[in-house]
Amino acid sequence: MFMPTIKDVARLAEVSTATVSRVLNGNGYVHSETKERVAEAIKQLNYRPNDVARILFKGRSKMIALFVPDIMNPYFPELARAVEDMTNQHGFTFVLCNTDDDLNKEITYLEALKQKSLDGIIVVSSTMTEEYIQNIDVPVIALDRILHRSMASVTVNNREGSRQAVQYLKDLGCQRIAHISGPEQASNANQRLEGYLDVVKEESWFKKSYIEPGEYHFEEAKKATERLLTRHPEIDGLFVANDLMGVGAIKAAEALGIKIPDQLSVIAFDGITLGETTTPTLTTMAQPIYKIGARAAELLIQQIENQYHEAQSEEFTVELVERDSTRRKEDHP
Amino acid sequence: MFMPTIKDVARLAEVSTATVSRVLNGNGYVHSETKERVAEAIKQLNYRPNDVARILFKGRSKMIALFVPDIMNPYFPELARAVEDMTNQHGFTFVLCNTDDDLNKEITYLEALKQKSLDGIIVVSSTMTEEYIQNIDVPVIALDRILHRSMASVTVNNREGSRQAVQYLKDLGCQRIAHISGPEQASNANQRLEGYLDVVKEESWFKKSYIEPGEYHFEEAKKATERLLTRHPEIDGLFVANDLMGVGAIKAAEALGIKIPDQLSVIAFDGITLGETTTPTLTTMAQPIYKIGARAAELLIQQIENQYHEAQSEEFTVELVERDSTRRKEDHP
DNA sequence: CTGAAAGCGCTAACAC
DNA sequence: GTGTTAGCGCTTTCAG
Repeated sequence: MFMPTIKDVARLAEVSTATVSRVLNGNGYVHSETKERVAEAIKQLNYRPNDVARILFKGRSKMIALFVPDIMNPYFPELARAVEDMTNQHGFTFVLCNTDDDLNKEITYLEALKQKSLDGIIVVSSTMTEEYIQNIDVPVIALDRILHRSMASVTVNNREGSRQAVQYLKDLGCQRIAHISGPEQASNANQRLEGYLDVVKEESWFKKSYIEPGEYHFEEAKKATERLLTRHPEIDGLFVANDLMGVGAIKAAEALGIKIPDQLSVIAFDGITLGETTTPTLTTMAQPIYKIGARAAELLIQQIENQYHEAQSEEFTVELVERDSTRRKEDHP
Repeated sequence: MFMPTIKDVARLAEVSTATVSRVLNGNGYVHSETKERVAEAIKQLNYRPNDVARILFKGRSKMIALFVPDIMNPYFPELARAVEDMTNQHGFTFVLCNTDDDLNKEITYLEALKQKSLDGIIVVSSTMTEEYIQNIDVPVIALDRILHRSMASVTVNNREGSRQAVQYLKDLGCQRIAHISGPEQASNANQRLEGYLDVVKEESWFKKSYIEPGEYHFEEAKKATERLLTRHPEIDGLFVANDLMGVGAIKAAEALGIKIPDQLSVIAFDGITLGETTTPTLTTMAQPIYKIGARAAELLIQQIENQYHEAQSEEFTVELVERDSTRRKEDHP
C-alpha cells in the first residue's frame, strides 16, 4: 500500500518540503494561500507525517512507559488505566511493561526502550538498584513505592493509613491483631508494617509471630493466613498489607471454618474493585488509585516538556472504606 | 548525557561505519581481527544502536500492539501477559491499548501506531467495522472475538462450550435455566447465547425473558441478575456469559438471600483467577487463556516475518472446571 | 514568505 | 574484506 511522504505533498502543492513542514507544524510564516494549497494536498493524499522520521530528527519519541511488577494484581490495571488516559490526553504513546519485579526484566526493557528514544518512565518497583536509577538518562517518577530519596515519587500515606487501619480494628474491640505483610524490599510494604507496629508494639499481647509475610501474592497470603490462624487461634483482627492478599486471607479463614466478621475482622489496603466482589466484601484503606496514576503521568510529562523543573514528590491520602469483613465485637458477643 | 553513534564506534575502531554495521548485524564478511577491534570499541563506548534510525530505514519497527476492550476485566491482563511474554521472546516490543470498545479510540490508536511503523496488531474488539479492517495495512489477528470471516483469528469453541455448560446444569438437575448474556455486537457473546439456546430452546419451560443482557460488565450483570431472579424466582440454574459477570451474579443472588449452590447453581465462562476468589468459588468453562494469547502472538509474528504465509484461524477448546457455585440438586432436596 | 541543503543514525548497494 | 555513498522521511538553519 502506498504511503505518501512529505515529498509527494510538496510536489502536489507545488511547494518545497520545507513549506509543507512549516504548515504541518505551524512554524514560521506561510502565505495563507499556499497554506491552503498544502492543506488541500495533504487531504487529497490522506497524508500523515511519519513519526519515526520525526523522532529520529528530534531525538524524542513522545512515548512513556509504565513498569509494573504484577499485571495480574488488579491494582495495576487500574493504575495503568489512569496513566494511559493522561498519557493519551497529552499526545504521548503509552507502553506498559510487566516486570515481575525482576531486575533483569527491568534492565532489558529499559535498554530496549532507550534505543527507541523513550522520553520518560514511571516505575513501580522494589528491585531497581540505585545504580541503575542514576544511569537512566530520562525523567523517572516512582509510583506507589519509593526507590530512592533523590527521586520524584507519587505515593500514599502508607504508614499513617496503616495506623488508622489497625486503630480501627482496635476501636472495633479486637484484642489480638495480626498482620500479613508485603515483600520487605517494597518500601510501601515496610511502611505499612511500621504503621501496624506503631499501634501494636507496646501492647502486652503483641508477639513477633503475629506478622506473617504474604509477598503481595494471593496464594502466598492464603498460606500465610492459614499458618497464622492455625498457630494463633486467638487472633480476632487482621490487617493485611494489600487487597489482593486480603482476599486470600478471607479464603484461608473460610477454609479453616473461621467466620468473618463474627470471629475475625479483616481490613486490607488499596481499595481495588476486587474487594467488592468477595464474600464478605473487604474493608480497606482505599487509595485514590486513578488519581495517583494520573498525577504521576502528569508530573512526568511536565518534567519532560519543561526540562528545567525538577518534579516534586507528592503524597496522597488513603481513606477508610467500611465493608463487610469487619464488625464491632459487641454486636455479637 | 553522551550517546555514542555508529560513527564514534567506527572512528575508535578505525574502520568505516559500514563495517561496524556489518559486525552489528552479522552480515557480510568481516575479517576476524577487525571484528574484534569493532567489538572492543562497542564495549568501550557502551554503544547501543539507535532503533529509531533502524526503523526509519527498514520501515518496520519490531513493535506489535494488543487492543483490548476493558483492561479492568482480569481476563485481559491474563491475556496481555501471554502476548507480552511471547512478544518479548521474539525481540518485539509490545504495546497494550485499552479501547473501551470504542471505535473512535481504536481508530485514534491505529493512526498513531501506523505513524510509528507498527508491524502488526492483535485485536479484541466488537466494534471495528469491516471497512477499517481492510484499511489496516499491517497483519492483524483477531483474538477472543471474530471480526470478519476473512481475518485470521484465535478463539475458543464458544458455542460448543456453552452447550456443555448448560447441559452440565441440566445434568445437575436444574429445571429452569437462565442466561446472562454479553454484548450483542461481540461475536463470542452471540456464540455463547446460541450455545445456551441450542440446549434450552425446545424445553417447554423456556421463555425469552430467561435471557438478560449483562454487557460483560460486573455491575451491569449484578443488576441483570437481580431483575432476572426477582421476576423469575423459579430459576435454579444460571449460565453467565463470562466470569466477571458470574461474580456479579453471585453477589446479586447473595443480596436477594438466594443460596448458591443450594437454591441456584451458577456456571460462567472464561476461567479467570478471579473465579477462585469469590465465595462460593465459581464453576466455569475455562479457556486456556495463556495459550490462546501466546498463540495469537506467535501467529502474528510468523505472519510478519514471513510475508507470504497467510495466517490460519485457530480454535481452542474450553474445559469444565467444577467449583462451589454448582451442585447436584438431589444432594440437598 | 519560500526554497535549497544539511543531517538525525543507520543500512545496503556498489565499488575496489 | 572493506570503504564510499545514497537515502529512509522529516525538520531546520541559512539564503534570498
